[in-house]
Amino acid sequence: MSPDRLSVVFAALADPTRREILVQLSHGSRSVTELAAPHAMSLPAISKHLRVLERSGLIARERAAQWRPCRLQAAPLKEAVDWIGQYRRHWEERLDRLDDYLQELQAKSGQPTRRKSRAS
Amino acid sequence: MSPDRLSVVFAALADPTRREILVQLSHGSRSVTELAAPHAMSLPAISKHLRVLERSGLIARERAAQWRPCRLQAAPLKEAVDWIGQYRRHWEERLDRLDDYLQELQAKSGQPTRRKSRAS
DNA sequence: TTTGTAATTAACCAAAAGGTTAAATAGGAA
DNA sequence: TTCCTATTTAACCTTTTGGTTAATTACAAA
Repeated sequence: MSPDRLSVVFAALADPTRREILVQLSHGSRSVTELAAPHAMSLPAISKHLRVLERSGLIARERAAQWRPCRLQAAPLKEAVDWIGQYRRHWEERLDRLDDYLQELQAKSGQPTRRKSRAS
Repeated sequence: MSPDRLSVVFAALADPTRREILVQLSHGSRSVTELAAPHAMSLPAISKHLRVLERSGLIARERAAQWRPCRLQAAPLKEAVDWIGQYRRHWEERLDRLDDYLQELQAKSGQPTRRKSRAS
């Protein structure tokens, strides 16, 4: 069921090897062999990781002779960061305290815990 | 092989149902049944999603009578956003242009495409 | 043309993910 | 106690993921 772009991007980021590859690419274009070097796994395994990254839009590949250099495409990272951004206020501003207090009140006020409008 | 925290958080975010649940929780604490209501899937399925979210540290659960209200825990989102943040300059500042140009130069200059220091 | 290097594809495998239904557990209410 | 509601656990199934080795393709250079 064609997963949405955001899911594909987060899934691509959910693997340490792939995140490491992105770090490598943040310093410039690299060939597949160069990317594979630091990782303790076979070339085909890296090739699969690159395909995942490519499908997610996080990298692009050119063709130069027998090499297929990869380069970073950061645009999808902005989408990801924007999505997470909706929660910024939840970890900033130290309203965590207040929040906890309100949750506590709701939790003890009988019914499950409903929407704000019913909280009082 | 105990996956790192960041992988676990990104994996938790890589599912639209779970992201939707986080949106629901951003408006306040909710019971499992309340969270399940908008989703076209069984309660056990939602229960599994909640376990994934809990293990990732993105939600916490209390106990109130027979309900297990969930609430958002945004701290791991900050870690995620901080990691992605290293790439901010790659999508901002319109140095994409310059970047592409440099990549092009490297790609055509014979050898694969090595580190910056060898590019000239 | 032959040889060597870069990278992908094919075939396979085990484990994890995401869903189902049916059964079990926990606690409030009658 | 008995019954009802909330939620989880168990057992199962299918698809996806992440890895392997062996074979294949693509190209440059000798």
